[in-house]
Amino acid sequence: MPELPEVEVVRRGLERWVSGRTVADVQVLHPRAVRRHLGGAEDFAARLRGRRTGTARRRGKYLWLPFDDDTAAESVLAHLGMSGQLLVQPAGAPDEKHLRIRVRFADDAGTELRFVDQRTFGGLSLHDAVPGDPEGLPDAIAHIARDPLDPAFDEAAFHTALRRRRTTIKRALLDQSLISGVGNIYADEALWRSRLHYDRPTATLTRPRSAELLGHVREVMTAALAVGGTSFDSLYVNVNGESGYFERSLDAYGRENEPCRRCGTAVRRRPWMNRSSYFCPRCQRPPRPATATPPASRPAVPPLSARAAS
DNA sequence: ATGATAACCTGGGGGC
DNA sequence: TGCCCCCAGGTTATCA
Repeated sequence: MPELPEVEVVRRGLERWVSGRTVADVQVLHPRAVRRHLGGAEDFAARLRGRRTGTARRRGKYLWLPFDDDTAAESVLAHLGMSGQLLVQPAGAPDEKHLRIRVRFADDAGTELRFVDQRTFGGLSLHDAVPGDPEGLPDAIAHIARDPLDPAFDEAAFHTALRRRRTTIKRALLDQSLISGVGNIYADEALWRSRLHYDRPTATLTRPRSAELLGHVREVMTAALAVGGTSFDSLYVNVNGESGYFERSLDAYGRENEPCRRCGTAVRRRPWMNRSSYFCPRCQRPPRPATATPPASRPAVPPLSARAAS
């Protein structure tokens, strides 16, 4: 659920409240929260103590906090998973039920950084930077593609890669090695805006069509970011524990049986890859079902049985 | 190699 | 009241 806009909201909070502070102490309260740190919890805590943080960065749904000392080329990598929160809390505030990691600082600001995560899909870890990378990109996420709000996002390469894939459009949007930062919510929203069905084969997209889709991905993420992201409940909050307001602006996601804001047709929910896809059956027509018959001998009009299947 | 799927995890909510 | 099952879903390991 935390997708690019929500993670960017958190990054800005870290930049304001955490960057430039020196770590005094780290408590790992749940080992799973540092499972991506190969050295283990003790090593994670020991290597953070005494370090001063630099500017928080983000790629897609990943955040990292470099250290501003020169032993740099190392940073704390964070992923929120489905329910992770990074909170800046008064040091005396009661522990959250799902508090996993606490970071205390060596200053008198009175606040500490907390990683809270109910479902424990998220976590923190320490990684070296990709050698020579100007932003200090952690090597653990070198396979993550640039996100659509990154000025260096290569639009031409995206179109080429999309056309080369032998898959369907929503799968491709969720593939973080192709384009990062898009999750189930913004994928459905961008597809609705583009009038594209989630099962449309990527190979059938013309370049103008995929350019339009990319434009809608950017638009919906920018709009969400402007109002602090999407929150359905208290699980998704900024570093001060506040929720965003984009939920009320969603056009497709979570709107099963509600009227499409374009044509009034009831929005449908379909099971899809162990989750759900929301779409308007009128605006987003399903692709023609695949046929085993070679194109040359396929009848001009598909049999009724094939069309009824959709 | 590529693409598709299961597993990881917890709590809220609905049905009975 | 309580029990069971389903649902939310990003990422990775594993399978075909």
